[in-house]
Amino acid sequence: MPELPEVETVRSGLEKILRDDPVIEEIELKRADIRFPIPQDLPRVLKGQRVERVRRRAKYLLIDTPKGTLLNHLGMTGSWRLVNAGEEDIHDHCYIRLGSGRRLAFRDPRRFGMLDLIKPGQESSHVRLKGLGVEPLDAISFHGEFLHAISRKRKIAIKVFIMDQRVVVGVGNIYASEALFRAGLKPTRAAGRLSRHEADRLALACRSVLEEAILAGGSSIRDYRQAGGEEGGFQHAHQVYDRGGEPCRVCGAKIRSKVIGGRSTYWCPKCQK
DNA sequence: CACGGATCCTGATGGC
DNA sequence: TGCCATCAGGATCCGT
Repeated sequence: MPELPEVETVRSGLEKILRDDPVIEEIELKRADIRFPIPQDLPRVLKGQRVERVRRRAKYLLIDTPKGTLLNHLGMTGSWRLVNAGEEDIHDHCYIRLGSGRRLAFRDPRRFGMLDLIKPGQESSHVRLKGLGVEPLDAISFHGEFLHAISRKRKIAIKVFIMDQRVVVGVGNIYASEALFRAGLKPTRAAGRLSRHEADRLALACRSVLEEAILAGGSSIRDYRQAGGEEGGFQHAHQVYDRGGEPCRVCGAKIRSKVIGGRSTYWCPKCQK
């Protein structure tokens, strides 16, 4: 569920916690059989390490320590929260006890998330990271010219195309619909048939919607929570996502929805061409 | 290679 | 209230 803005919000929340409380006293694995098995030596390698920084690449979180980086993906339902004694949950798969005695829990009911250990120097060759596309917030590498060039001759729906993490990272099902609304583009348009001008609009729309969502703390539709457990606020700004049958906030037309690329997709039939 | 669909897993929701 | 079907913000894998 978490897309780039939600992961970025969790990143800054974790960074704030770990900046003042950086020592990993102990890591406890409750169950290792999530999407990809958590390596058994992870607790031993990271025990006693001091967290240097918390980064984000695509929808991955990277927690750096001198002996290795903890790589984390939240999947659909993953979250990090500070848990007190008695607040444990059956879906807490990993606890990180900090110097202060507080514990961070990685909670993920559906277990689509992942935790892995990257040894120093191995990051660029990591199987989950090496094929990732460009960061949409980086205006130097992500722009209309890039999007236009890379999509030539591609017949897939533009909505599926911008959700392809090998092209551009971080855009998931909510923000794909929202960005296409902003750009005035129907989600079913063939990616290869966008004009250069339309590609410009789409790149700008992706960046602006992601940036605004970060400022709002992400979108809480169902169970996404920030690192401390609070809800995000961007769901109130959604123009089309989860609004099937409701009136367009711009023109009043009834918002349509259908499954595209296996995911529910929303658009305004009048505003998007 | 490009594309569509199934799949992993649990929980919430809505219809009957 | 209970039961069942459907759906969920992701990513990978398999078949065509």
